[in-house]
Amino acid sequence: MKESLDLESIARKAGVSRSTVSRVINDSPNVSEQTRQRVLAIIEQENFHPNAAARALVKRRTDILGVVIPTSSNVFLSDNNYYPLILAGLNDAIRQLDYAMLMWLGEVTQDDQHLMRKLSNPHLTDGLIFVSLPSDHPLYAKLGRLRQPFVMIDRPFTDVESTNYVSVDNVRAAEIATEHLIRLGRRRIAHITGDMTITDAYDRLTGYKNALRAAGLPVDDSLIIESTFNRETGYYAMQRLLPHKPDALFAASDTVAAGALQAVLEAGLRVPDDLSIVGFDDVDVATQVTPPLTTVRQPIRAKGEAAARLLVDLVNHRVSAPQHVILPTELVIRRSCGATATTSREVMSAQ
Amino acid sequence: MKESLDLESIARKAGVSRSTVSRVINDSPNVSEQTRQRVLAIIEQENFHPNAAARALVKRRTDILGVVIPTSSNVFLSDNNYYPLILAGLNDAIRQLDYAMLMWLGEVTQDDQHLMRKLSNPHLTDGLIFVSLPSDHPLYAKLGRLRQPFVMIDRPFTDVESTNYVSVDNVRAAEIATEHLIRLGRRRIAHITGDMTITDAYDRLTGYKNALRAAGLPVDDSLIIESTFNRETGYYAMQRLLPHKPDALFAASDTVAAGALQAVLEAGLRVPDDLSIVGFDDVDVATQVTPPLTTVRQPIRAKGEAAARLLVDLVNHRVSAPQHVILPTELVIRRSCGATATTSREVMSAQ
DNA sequence: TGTCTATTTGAGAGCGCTCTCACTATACCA
DNA sequence: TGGTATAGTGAGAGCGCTCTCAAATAGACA
Repeated sequence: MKESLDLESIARKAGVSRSTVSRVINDSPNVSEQTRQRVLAIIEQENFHPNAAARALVKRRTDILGVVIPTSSNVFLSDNNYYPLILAGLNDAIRQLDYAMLMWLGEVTQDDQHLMRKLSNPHLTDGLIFVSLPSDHPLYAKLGRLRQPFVMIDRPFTDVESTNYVSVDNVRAAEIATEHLIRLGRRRIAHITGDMTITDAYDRLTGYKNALRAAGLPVDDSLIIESTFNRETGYYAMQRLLPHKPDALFAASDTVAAGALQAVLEAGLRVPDDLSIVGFDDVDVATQVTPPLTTVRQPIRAKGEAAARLLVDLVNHRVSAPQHVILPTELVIRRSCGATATTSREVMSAQ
Repeated sequence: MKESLDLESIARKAGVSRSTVSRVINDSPNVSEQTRQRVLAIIEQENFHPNAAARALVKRRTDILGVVIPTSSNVFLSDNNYYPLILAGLNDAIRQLDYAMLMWLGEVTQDDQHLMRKLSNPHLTDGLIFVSLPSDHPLYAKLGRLRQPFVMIDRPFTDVESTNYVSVDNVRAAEIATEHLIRLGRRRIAHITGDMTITDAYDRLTGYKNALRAAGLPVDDSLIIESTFNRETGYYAMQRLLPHKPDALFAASDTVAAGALQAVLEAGLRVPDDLSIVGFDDVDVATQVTPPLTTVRQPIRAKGEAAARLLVDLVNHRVSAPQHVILPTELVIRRSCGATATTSREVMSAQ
């Protein structure tokens, strides 16, 4: 099936040397147009493809970028299309930059020796992108020994300054979302967090607290419930929150907000009349629920693209580490918060 | 960053030959326990990783499988989590079999030379998996020249017999869904198709028509509308269908059904009283809408797993092509069809 | 103690490419 | 006409591994 066909055989057929064929393949300018055409014709005719391994061996680069999404496949699948959007962004940029994308999904356990080896093998990929690497992840410990450049999507927990990452200003965005609720007259604002091993969730909680304090409102622990980024936990979290009579909710993601909304509605309360809701992300579900969610829009796809671009720059030494890319967010007003949408949007640019 | 560290240097430090280090790395039994331990210690100490390219060059395999999802990223993202589920299945099996997954997402145009080259390069991946390759896709023409084994998820349009694929019996499943509606007394059953360049959509339409004919009902073209696998097109398709007074709908996917449901509700009709709905897939959205959807459940994740396993078997010559894997489906009765759920489930095994 | 077998080790070729260096052919100028 | 610059080409080494084959060593037995 994979019959042997190498530069040498193409060279023979074209009546040139291996070197010349190599030049043609690599678009070297030092080949006469005539020779180039002849060689190209033979290559096409023979359906020849240069051996990627041989090339990688001498060039010391594979033109492959590794993408690691260590999130449990449960979350990967359930948080609406947050991860698929990240993936689409990564994919688009990686393809455009003419790299290939090697992907690992799901949990990596300490004892997953094979995978760990592959991941840390500096000869398989030219660089790595980690999406939402949780603080308690075994890979965290290995990061230091990594022999290749890497970029994280979301702020890392440790070594923040020295690590390359792409994120949004979650703290400020959460402050703005919460301030919005406060401005609407809400005083008992609850918060359902995301997975607290992910900085996004951590920072949004911080922003929420900041805003309450700044407004002179108490931070009431009974109004804060930890969950993970999915609809179901959002639903149950809200059920537990309801007895404490919140008049608003800032949810760590739209999926969580959607689950919470359902719980509120089932309890016979009206949204936004009895309770305002603000989500985060602005993914599909935000507009598919009734009432549609006021939410903090973040450029999810662009996060993927930016991370891929940054990594390629790093691989090619076009920038020097560490780099921190902070993308802007925007508060999108819809019906779930109860704001009179005279100005339908409140724009915020973080950084 | 990638300092040169090869077998030779490890060998020197351990006082053995390159061959012996190679044996240790490849778990060859012909190494004394003592030597193995010594070499392993040095490898760990030096943080050594064998060069994948060099290994691939001589072994003529990369242990990488390519996954191609040529669907526009629009559909990839919008059809609920169908594609992410396929991806999760592929990922799990590929990881378990100790391969790595190279992924290409999104449309591939004819002139995307770079990508076409990479895809057909038999030295980069050991095999390829195509997910829902549309009939009009430029890759279709290249399939014959491919120098590596490949598996398709979903029945191919052409060369069905000679192609390796994993699918469900969409025709039979659609027949059962439609028969169910007929049995409930529905007579004007509409159908909203999926993307007709994908066999799934094509076969479901066939099954729908088969069932009508078998029951002696007319196949009314005004009750059939073509759409793509997403919520929005489902919504608009249903709006166009409504004037023709259907009393039931069989939708090509749950996402489509969800969009259609919204249109029905907005038109002031009741589901299932005025109109029964049956979807396909049984993804999250099926239970998130009100009323929850009666639908044909297909083992999406298992399709990915089966495809990966089959490909690995093919790569290792453990089975001979062509192989056709048909997975079972199941009609799941929920509230959208109006069936009295005495038996809450009607089980069907295709093949 | 020597012979035979089994186990463990090493030497060396070669996988298919790139890249440097040297060489040839052509063009240009004085 | 000779000298020099330049475009185009080829030879050959070497990237880091695996794998075959032969050699060395150890173990078993008479």
